[in-house]
Amino acid sequence: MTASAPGQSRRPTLSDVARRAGVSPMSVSRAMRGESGVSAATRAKVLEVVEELGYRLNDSARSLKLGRGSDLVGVVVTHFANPFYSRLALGVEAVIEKRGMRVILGNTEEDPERERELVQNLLERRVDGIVVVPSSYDHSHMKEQAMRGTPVVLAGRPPVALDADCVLVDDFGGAREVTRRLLEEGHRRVAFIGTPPAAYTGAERHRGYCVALDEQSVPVTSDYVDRSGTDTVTAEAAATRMLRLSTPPTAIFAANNRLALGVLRAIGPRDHIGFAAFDDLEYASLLNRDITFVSFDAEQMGRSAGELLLQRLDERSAGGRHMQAERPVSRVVVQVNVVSQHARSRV
Amino acid sequence: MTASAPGQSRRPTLSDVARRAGVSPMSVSRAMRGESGVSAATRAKVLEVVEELGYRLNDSARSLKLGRGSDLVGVVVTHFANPFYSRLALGVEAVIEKRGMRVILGNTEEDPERERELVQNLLERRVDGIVVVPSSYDHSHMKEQAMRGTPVVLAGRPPVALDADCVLVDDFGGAREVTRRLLEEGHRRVAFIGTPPAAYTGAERHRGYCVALDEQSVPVTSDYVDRSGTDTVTAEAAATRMLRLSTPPTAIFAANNRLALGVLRAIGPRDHIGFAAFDDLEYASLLNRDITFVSFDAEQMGRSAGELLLQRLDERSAGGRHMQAERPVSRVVVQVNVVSQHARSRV
DNA sequence: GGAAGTGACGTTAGCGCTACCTATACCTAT
DNA sequence: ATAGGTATAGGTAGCGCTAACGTCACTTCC
Repeated sequence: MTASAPGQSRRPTLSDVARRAGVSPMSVSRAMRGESGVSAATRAKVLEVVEELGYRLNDSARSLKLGRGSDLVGVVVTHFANPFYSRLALGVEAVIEKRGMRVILGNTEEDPERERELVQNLLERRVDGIVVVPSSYDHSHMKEQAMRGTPVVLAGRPPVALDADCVLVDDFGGAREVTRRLLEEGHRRVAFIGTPPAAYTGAERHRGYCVALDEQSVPVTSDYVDRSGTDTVTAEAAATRMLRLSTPPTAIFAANNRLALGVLRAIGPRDHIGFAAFDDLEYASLLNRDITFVSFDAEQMGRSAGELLLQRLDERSAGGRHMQAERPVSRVVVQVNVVSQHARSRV
Repeated sequence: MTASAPGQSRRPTLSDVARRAGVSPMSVSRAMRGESGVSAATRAKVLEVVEELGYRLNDSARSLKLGRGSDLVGVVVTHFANPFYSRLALGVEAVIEKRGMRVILGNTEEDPERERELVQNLLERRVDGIVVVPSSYDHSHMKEQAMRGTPVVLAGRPPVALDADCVLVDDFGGAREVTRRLLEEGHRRVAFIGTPPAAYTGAERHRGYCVALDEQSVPVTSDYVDRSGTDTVTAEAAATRMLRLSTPPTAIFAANNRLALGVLRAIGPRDHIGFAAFDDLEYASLLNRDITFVSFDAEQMGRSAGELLLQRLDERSAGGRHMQAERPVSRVVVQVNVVSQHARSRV
């Protein structure tokens, strides 16, 4: 009620607790960590004072002393608002949380320079590992020399000139499969609305589309391919343009969930136009039309990434004991896609 | 090419760099932080060695020495996969990132015990502040005594028996407004599909619904109210049940985006049934029906939360200089809702 | 020519913890 | 009784940094 201004008072240290409890700092340290070598009475007294003072361990001091990492895992994605990336982060969190570790976040907004800074910053913060969705093909800032033993796992895109584990979606296979379905339904003029070739996933999905057409000896027509899409609006515009051609496509494949929304807007009520998408569309069942889509479990990808990271950490800590291959082979986990179809409900 | 096994070698310290560059540790420290008191030649030499050794500052040691926090802000939400929460985190990140701070993440899965542990853990990690979406009404673990001056901002739900800043959505006003719109369209049998009363937002939205009915002297019928909804599936079941009543509702209000999806599935092609929802539905324009919904900017909420946090931190660091009110007033930022309507396109 | 700067460094100390060691007290077993 | 446990405690040192101060060479001005 009187003296102590709560905001001002210095945070109590372990020694403060010790003084107040009338024991040595070591006893407090032991009591707090539940170690043996403290009598029940001392332990109780210590915990009482801890409670009273609102004392909390100083993690910086602890990890400095122990020379360990920070028990943090960095997750660097391109844009967090996209559910794919937030689910990925969730999956990573679910796995590492069991080891008492936490996730620290970074958004690159597709800017390679920001990505480089972020990785650097995370390393300074002594993260134990990093999961990165690379925003470009330049992965040089994640080379062994720069990382100094901090493991990296790439997600969604494979490493370029880099020895790192990664978790991938079968972009090519998924795109090929859904395109093939459209062709099986009898479509011959199938359009592709995708992202710029510079994006790995976009390039792979485009390749899957091309191969599927090729396999059915359907020529790829440039009029039916748009690879400039970045968001819903541009996709809608591109699809609208195609549908106005004198010989419009009879089906459209949208290469991700953002583009899919735009394309569906462009198609509107013309439900005779075939439609397929890469990514899950949870609202598919509300639309009274046939939809084929490739879905994959982003959370599972995150879990795989987290597990690869933990494996590397375990290997490293065991490394002192038994000799191992001097250049560990990088592991690749490929997500299995699920191709689903929602058929129109004939009302 | 030879000796140094990259994974094994101890991380270089500042002293290692100093030794190698033939200067004192202080000069390295100064050079790295761009401080004055180092000649251009020395600085260049130091940076060269830093590059060569792949040296990185040890942040634990630094923040221990400086006695500052960790430059981390904890963001504790109930479920990260929900776009509302990931956007919230994105907003927080956007604001604090400008101060060189990072976001550290936590998921409670609506479990109050996990929330308590998480907050505790974040405090041990010496976060500079925390943004919490509380999962219950018990906020005692965030009291001044426990926080020891670490500011908290609550998001989405107001503090209970707690002096803390918060950012809120106008749950009551938004729900009242959309319900009113349904009534204005002539509906008299308006159903409510919501979450259990224990959830603050659910309770507020229900209250808004009731008040809107009351204002038009429409009685609240228990047959038309379901507050057991937790996800899409239960909402679909509840809505289906209501629509099978001998006197079914003519309109349904779904209290969040998950429930909305379920309700829309239940309604199916019956587009004469009025529909409103709390939360943005990006796919609204694809459905050939009238929809009224309340939307709010989760990212903006996150930014507001981040700003409140930074203000508190600034006040605290300035606190030494000029005297201030001994009990700072807690601030509340209420998001303005936008009520939008999507009208059916008459094809 | 000596007092008083000025810039470039080095030295010291200590942030808050905990691994490792030493020091008591109090038991056994010989 | 004395050596050898076993539990409980305290002492010491040092993790990797950097604020604060000390040192030294080299100006600059009266």
